[in-house]
Amino acid sequence: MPDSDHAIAATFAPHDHQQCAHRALDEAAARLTEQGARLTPVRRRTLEILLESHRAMGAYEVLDRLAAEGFGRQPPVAYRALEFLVTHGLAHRLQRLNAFAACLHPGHDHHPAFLICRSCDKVAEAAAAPIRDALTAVAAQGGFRVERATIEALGLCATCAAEGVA
Amino acid sequence: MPDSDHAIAATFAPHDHQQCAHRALDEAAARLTEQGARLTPVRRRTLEILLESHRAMGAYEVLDRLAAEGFGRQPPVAYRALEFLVTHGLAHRLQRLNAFAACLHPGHDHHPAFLICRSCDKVAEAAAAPIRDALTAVAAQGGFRVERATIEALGLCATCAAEGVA
DNA sequence: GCGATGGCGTTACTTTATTACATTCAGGTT
DNA sequence: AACCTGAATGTAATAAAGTAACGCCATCGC
Ligand SMILES: [Zn+2]
Ligand SMILES: [Zn+2]
Ligand SMILES: [Zn+2]
Ligand SMILES: [Zn+2]
Repeated sequence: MPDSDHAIAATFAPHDHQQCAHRALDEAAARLTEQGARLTPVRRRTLEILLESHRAMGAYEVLDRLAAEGFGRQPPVAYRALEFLVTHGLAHRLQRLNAFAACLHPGHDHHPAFLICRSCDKVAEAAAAPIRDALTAVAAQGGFRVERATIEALGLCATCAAEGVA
Repeated sequence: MPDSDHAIAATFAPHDHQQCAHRALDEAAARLTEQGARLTPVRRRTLEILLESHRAMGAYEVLDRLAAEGFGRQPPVAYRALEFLVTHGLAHRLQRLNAFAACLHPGHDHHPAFLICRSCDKVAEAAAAPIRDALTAVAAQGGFRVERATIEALGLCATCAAEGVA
C-alpha cells in the first residue's frame, strides 16, 4: 500500500471525498476489467453507496437504498452484490459490525487491518503485514499455521480526539 | 500468560481434558469470589458446557443444552449467561463464528488472539501482546488510538497438520 | 438463431440477537 | 417473622442478519 503512513489519516481527516470516491470507483472498474468480471448496475450502485462515506454499512441498509432506487428489495439482492465486491477485493466485510465497507485501495493489500472509530464510525484500512507477521510468529510457536486473519481495532481517530471526544 | 509457548500446543494436542476443564472451572469460581459476583446454577452450567471441548459454541447450541437440563428455553437465558461469563473474563466471544468459547486462562490476558483450526474446530488462545503492539504502532502512525482489538486467525493446528490434513 | 451461462428477481426460511415485562430469590431492615 | 429491594431468571414477542431454492431474462459463444 503506497502512502501507508498517510492512508489512515487521509480517511479520518476532512478531504475531497468526491475525488476520493471517484478514484476508488475507477480503480475498481479497472481491476474488474482485468479480471474479466462484470460491473453490472446493481454491483456498481452498491459500490457507489458504500463509497458515499467511510462508514461500514449493514447489508439491509444497503438493500434499502437499492430498493429505493428500483432494484430488487429482497435480501439476496444486497448479499449477492456485496459478496461479489468482497470476492473481487472491492469491499471488505467487518466481522465486529456485521457490515461492509468499500475498499479504498483495491489491488494493494487485500486483507488489511481495520481501524474503526467509535465516535465518527469511519473505518480506515491499515497495513496488516507487520501485524500478521507478529500473529504468524506467535502461532508458529504453538505449531499453528495461520491462513487467514481477522484484525479489527476499535478506538478513536485523530480527528475525533482533536475535537475533544473522550 | 505463563507457559505461553505451550498453551497453544496444549489446546490442540491430546491431553487430560478432565483436569484441564476442572482447573479452568476452579479458577473461574475463584475469580468470581474475588470480584464478588455470583456463579449461579445457569452460569456455572453454561461454563461447564463450554468447557466440555475446546470448540466454540453458538448461543443456541448452548441454549439447547440448558433447556434439556431444565433451565429456561428462551434465547435470553443463554445470552445472559454467556454475556456474564464474557464480562467477567471467563469466556470469549469469537466474532468470526458468532460463537463463544470458555477462557482457559482466566485472569491472565483477557483479550487474547484466537487461533481457530479449520479442521478440528478447536480454538486456542495466544498471547496478544506482541500482536497488539504491532497494531497499536501502525495505528499510531495514522493518529489512531486503539482501545480494543479483535484478532482471530483461521488456519491449521499442528495436530491436524500431522494427521495429513491439507 | 440457439443453447449455455450468469445475473437478477422472487418467496420462503433459518439463524442470531434483543426488547419488554412478569416472577422469583437472596440479602438486608425493621 | 414481615418487609423491602435489587439481582437473577423466566416468558413472549420481535428484530436483525443471513441462506436456500427456484424462475426469468440478458448476454455470450457458437
Ligand atoms: Zn474519502
Ligand atoms: Zn472519528
Ligand atoms: Zn483441555
Ligand atoms: Zn486441528
